[in-house]
Amino acid sequence: MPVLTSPDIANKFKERWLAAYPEDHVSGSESAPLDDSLTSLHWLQNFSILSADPERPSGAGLECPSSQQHLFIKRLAFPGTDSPSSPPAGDTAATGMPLYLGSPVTSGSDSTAAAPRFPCGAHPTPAYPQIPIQPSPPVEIDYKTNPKVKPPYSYASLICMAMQASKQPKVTLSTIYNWITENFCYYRHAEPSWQNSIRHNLSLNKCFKKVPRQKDEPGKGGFWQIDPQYADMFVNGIFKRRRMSANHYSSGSGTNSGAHRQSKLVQSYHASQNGCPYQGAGGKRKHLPSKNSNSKVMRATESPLLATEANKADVLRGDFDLSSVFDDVLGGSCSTFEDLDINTALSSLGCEMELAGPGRQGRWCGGVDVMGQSQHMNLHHQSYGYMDLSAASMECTVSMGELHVPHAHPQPQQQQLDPDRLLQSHHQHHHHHQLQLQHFDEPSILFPEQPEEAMLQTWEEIKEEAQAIPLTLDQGFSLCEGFFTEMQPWERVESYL
DNA sequence: AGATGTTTACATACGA
DNA sequence: TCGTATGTAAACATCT
Repeated sequence: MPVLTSPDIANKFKERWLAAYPEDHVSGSESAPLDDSLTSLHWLQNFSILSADPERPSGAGLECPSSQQHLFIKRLAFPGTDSPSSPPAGDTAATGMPLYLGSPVTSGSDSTAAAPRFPCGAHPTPAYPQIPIQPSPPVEIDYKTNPKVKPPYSYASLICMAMQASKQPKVTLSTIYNWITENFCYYRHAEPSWQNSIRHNLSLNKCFKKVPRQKDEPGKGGFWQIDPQYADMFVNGIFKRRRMSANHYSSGSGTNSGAHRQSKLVQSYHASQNGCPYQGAGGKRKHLPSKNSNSKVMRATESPLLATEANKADVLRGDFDLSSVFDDVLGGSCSTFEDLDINTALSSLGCEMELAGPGRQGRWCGGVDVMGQSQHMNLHHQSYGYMDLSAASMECTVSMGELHVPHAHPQPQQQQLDPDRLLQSHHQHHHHHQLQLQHFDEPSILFPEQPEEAMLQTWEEIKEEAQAIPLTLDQGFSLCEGFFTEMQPWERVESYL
C-alpha cells in the first residue's frame, strides 16, 4: 500500500526544495524543472516504503516448495552502467531477471534501506544537488530463485536475518542454514563452504552469542542469538561504522556535516558490504580453490550498488540540509532525519513505535503480517532494535498505510545506542583492537522490561522454532540491511515518502 | 561419522 | 601504508 503518495506532499517537498535551493529553478529547465529524471520527485508519488507488503501476491513463487509463502527476494541491478565495478558483460547476474520498467521506484525488497532505493544507475553530475538520472531500468534480482547471483549480504547480515525471521530469541545453526538456503537460492547450490563461513562468523562475531542447549534438550549444538550487549548496533536505522568515533555520532543531528558524514558512511559501508571479493580485476584471491568456479559468482548488485551509493554520496556531498527541505513537509513531526530513520525502519516493517516517558527508554516492536496472520514481534525482545527516545510526550505510530505523528515534539534525540559494533568484531580477535565506541552503561538497560527469564525459551517454543514461518526477505532486509546499514538522508527521505 | 564450534591464516577492498 | 571489515579455507576439538 503506498504511503504518502499524495501529490501534495511531493509538491510541497518540491516547493521547499526550490525554496531552499532556488538555483535548481534556474539551472533547470523552466518548462521541466527537475524533471525527466530522478530530479523529478514525481516518481515519489508512486513510491511505497512498504515494499515488503505482506499482502503482495506472491507472483514469483517459482521455487522453494518448502515454503508456502514465496519470499520474493530481489534487489536491483543496473545493467548498462559503465561503472568500472559493474558486472562484466554476460554476467549471469544480469540475465534472466525481470526488468522493472518505468518507475524508478523500487518495489518489494526495497524495504531494505541498503537496497538501492535510489535509482542512481547513472553517474550524477558532481554538482549537487542534482539527482542522478536513471539511464536504464533497474533489474530486480530474485535471490530466492536465482542460483547464480550471490546475495550482497554479509554473512553476519544473513545470520541476523535468519535470527529475525525465526521470530525466536535464539536459533540453532541449522535454522540459520535452512533459512538462508530457503531464501537464497544461491546458497542452495553453492558449495557448503558458506556454512563454514557462517559458523566462523557466529564464533568470531561478538554480537552473536551462543546459548548452550539445556541438558534436557535434545539436539545438536547450541542456540545462537544476538548478544543484547550488542543490540546497540542498530539505531535509527543506521549501522554506524566502527571507524567513526563515538563523538561523531553523539553530536547533534541533522547538521550538514551529518548529511555529509552519512553519505560517506554509506559509501564506506556499502563498499564493504557490496564489494566484490570474488571476481573482477584485482578481486581474485591468490589461492583460489580448485573447486567449483561457480562458488566465485559475482554478486550481481554489488557493483551497480557500489556505484549507486557513491553517486548518492556525491549528490549529498556539500552543504545540504534536507531537513530544512523536509521540515514541515510531514507536518513538522520529524524534525531530524533521525526521526525519519526511525520511522523508515519502522514503516518498512509495519511497526509500531511506543515511546516511553521523558528520558525513558523507548521500545518499538513490529507487527508483521505473515501469511495473513499478524505476528507481533517484540523486536527488542530479539535484541534487534532499540532506541532511546528522549522526546517527551511523543506519540508516533507508523502503520502499514499511513503515517500518524501526533503531538510530536521535535527534540534532538539522544543517540545512546551505538550500533557500531554489530559487525565489527569479526576480526577483532585477530587484531586485538580497542573499540573506540561508546558503550551502554549497563546492557540491562537495553531491555528494561525484559526479565532474564523472558529470554529463555521453553522447549516447546524451541520446537516451534523449526516450524517458524520465516519472514519475507523483504522484512529481513528491513531489519538487516535497513538497520544494519546507514541510510542517507536522501534515502531516508525517499523511503519516507 | 557427521554436525557443530573454535581458531588460525590469509586474501581483498576500502577508508583514514 | 595501515587498520578495518569481510570472505574463504582449513585444522582441530567437541558433541550427538
